[in-house]
Amino acid sequence: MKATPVRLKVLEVLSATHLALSPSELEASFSKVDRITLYRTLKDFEEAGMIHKIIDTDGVTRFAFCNDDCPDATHTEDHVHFNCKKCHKMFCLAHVQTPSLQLPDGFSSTGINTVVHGVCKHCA
Amino acid sequence: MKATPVRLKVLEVLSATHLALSPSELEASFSKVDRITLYRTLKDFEEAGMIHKIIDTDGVTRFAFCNDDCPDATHTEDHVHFNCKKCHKMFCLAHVQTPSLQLPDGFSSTGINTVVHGVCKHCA
DNA sequence: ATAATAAACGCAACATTGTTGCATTTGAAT
DNA sequence: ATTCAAATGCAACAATGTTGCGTTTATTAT
Repeated sequence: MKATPVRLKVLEVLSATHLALSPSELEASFSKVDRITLYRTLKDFEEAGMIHKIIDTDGVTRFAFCNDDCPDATHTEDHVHFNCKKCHKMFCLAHVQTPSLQLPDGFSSTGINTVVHGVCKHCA
Repeated sequence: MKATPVRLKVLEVLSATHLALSPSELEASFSKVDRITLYRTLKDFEEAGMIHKIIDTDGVTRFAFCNDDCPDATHTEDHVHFNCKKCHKMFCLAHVQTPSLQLPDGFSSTGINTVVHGVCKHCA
């Protein structure tokens, strides 16, 4: 994987925030980048385990960089996400672990996606 | 709200399964129905509290009828959903309650969306 | 430093999902 | 049967995401 300007910019923006950003938000933050290239960059980063993808309460796809306070170096997304209903931002709550739960017989889990919906610290 | 053929069909299909179905799956199951009408029907049902909407692991919007084993008559979606990575079906686990969790200071929750990813009973 | 090459980019074109406006049809109540 | 609001279906549009392909660029070896 080559160190190109587009990739460096995306990494820079994502690593500087604890928010999960959508492709269009990212596109808007540096308007020089082609939409398709951005999609491919995000896909590459995700496959490389550098960022993770989550879908917010409204069905919007978002990507987040796991900072070093991420409990799991493999970025398996075992933390909780918080979706604010006012500002619509999505926070990675890196320290809130996904609770375990009891599944019915025959069902086996490989991951749990927990998205909390509510009002964030800044909108309260 | 009028009892029209389209609405009756949608209710019939959704009430006969414990799966959450996407608009296109519903459209395919009775090919006479206009896509737009279906979207509006689902929206109306959702606003009336008869069905609930959930986004699956792949970002696909799905709708499910809460059967009488649904723990909450207000359909507030306080149960867990299971998304099979093989058949891609989404099950309403009506008896598995959403676990509560501890949020950071300042964040308040109005709902938690839990989607378990894994292999279902039939694909195991 | 330069040339070679595989990777990344950007454009066109397309597919899917979802929404809105508007004219027409239809369910239900009189 | 008549009426009228509600529901439908069509056209048109917007947003999101993907693929093919020719061009550019970052790295690697010369």
